[in-house]
Amino acid sequence: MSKGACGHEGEAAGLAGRALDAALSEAGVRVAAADERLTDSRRRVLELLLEAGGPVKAYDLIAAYGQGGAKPPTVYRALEFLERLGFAHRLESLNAYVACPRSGEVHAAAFLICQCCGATAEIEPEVSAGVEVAAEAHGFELRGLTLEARGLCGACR
Amino acid sequence: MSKGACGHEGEAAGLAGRALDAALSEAGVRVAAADERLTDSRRRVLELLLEAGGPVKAYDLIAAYGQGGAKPPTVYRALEFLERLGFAHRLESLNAYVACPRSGEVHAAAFLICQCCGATAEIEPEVSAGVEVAAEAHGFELRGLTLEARGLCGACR
DNA sequence: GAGTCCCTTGTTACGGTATAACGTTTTGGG
DNA sequence: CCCAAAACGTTATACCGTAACAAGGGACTC
Repeated sequence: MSKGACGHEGEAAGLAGRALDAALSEAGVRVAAADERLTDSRRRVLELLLEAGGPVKAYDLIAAYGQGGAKPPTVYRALEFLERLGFAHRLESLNAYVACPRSGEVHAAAFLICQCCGATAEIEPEVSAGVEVAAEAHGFELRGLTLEARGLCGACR
Repeated sequence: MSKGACGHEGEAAGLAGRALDAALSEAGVRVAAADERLTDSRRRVLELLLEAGGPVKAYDLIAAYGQGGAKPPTVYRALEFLERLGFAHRLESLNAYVACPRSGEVHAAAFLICQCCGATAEIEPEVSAGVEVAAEAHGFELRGLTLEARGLCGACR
């Protein structure tokens, strides 16, 4: 089964209108608190991610950017910034990016990814706390963690 | 700190000689048991992965394949096969592939990846068993799992 | 206000990653 | 032998991401 095969793919609900404005303005505050700048391109990419409400490919962001689109480095730089500050995550197994529902708080990411409709759910990283024990046992200093589970969401089962 | 910065990058010890032959012949047995075929290209790619003893990029496999190299689809098909049967894993965060030390037994993969020397250690997937609970709570049917931890291995600390 | 620094951006071009689509060959079973 | 399924070879192309360098712009000092 591949993505889009089951007819549920339209379900991801992104932000719009007032909720979107509020999220962006909230982001502006937290960026300022971190002594960084939420520039136009960074704000625009975050806006696109929030509107999408789910994983988005980098080149879709590039195409949707507006004014005829943006050049790749513009979007990739913005994504790097958003990841660094915890506003977005990269989904390694999809080559896609997603806005973080716990925006602004830097944390490890863990996801459930529906193979059918493409929806994602971010879950609590504590579920993988056992990794710390394993890392310790190997003399390994843990710095970051990616956990991506594939399967079927409730709607697609 | 980026890969290769600390001078430990040569440590991954791959298989060679008799051990390599033994591993390949063992693989042949398990492939046959699964009612599949270990063809020349599949065998060659597995051999390259085992020799490397660590993550290898697809295009390095293509270049190293021999006889002037192979075409991309040849190697990607072999990798897909090896993954399907549990002889190799894809490291999503590195765009690389690695032979599986528990070859032939299909299982979830979990890795510690050294950001300095590039070495990887495969750890037991039980460390992430809590994901099953989270998936259940979301009504999510779990089918596969990727866990990749980044940090520093003992030698590089 | 001129100089300077650093961060951010714009732009071009390129390299690495992976797959589509096709026809051909091999394999194993009837 | 003949057929169907699996595997392969080949060409071409699409997708993903970054290198490199020039230029803008705000904050700070002198």
